[in-house]
Amino acid sequence: MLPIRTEDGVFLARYSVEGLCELKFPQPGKSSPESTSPSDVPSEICQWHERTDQCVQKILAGKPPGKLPPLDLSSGTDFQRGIWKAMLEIPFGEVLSYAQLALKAGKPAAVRAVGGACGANPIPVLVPCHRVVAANRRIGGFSSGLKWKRLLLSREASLFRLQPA
DNA sequence: TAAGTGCGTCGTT
DNA sequence: AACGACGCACTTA
Repeated sequence: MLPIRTEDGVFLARYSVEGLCELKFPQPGKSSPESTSPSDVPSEICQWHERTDQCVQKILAGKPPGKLPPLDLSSGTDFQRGIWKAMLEIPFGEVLSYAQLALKAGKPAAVRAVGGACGANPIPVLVPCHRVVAANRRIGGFSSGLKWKRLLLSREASLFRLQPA
């Protein structure tokens, strides 16, 4: 796991031969586990990681992420990959409801299952599951903690559009 | 308005 | 068969 140091804590990124396959939010208690020594990391992955780092920093700073690193979403089912792919098309600073995302992904009735797919997203922040909110402009849930969802949305200046509380 | 109930719907375990 | 990061209709206070 390679660290990404930010004002908001240390994110951890993991890579496969395909690309970025997992991104974890800062964990309060855990001191950075295996910071794999950089010399062991293939140069290709180093380059991907620089990109990942840059994207995370930008989003946290309230700016669009720019070019994403290659993403390895192979851990998901076909359904989940379809939802994640649709999520990637939500522009920075905008939000969609679970129902709208279900529609966009061609599964208009799978609204509830879409919530499950969001929760199974292995690459939060870059695959913007935080831009998926409940109907009636309510915020909805977030498995990594609502505080993160609120933080990300506020950095994207989208929070004011949501219903308070 | 706010809070609570019930049910449809469907992918995942 | 049971369980959701849902949505909608509807009832009560």
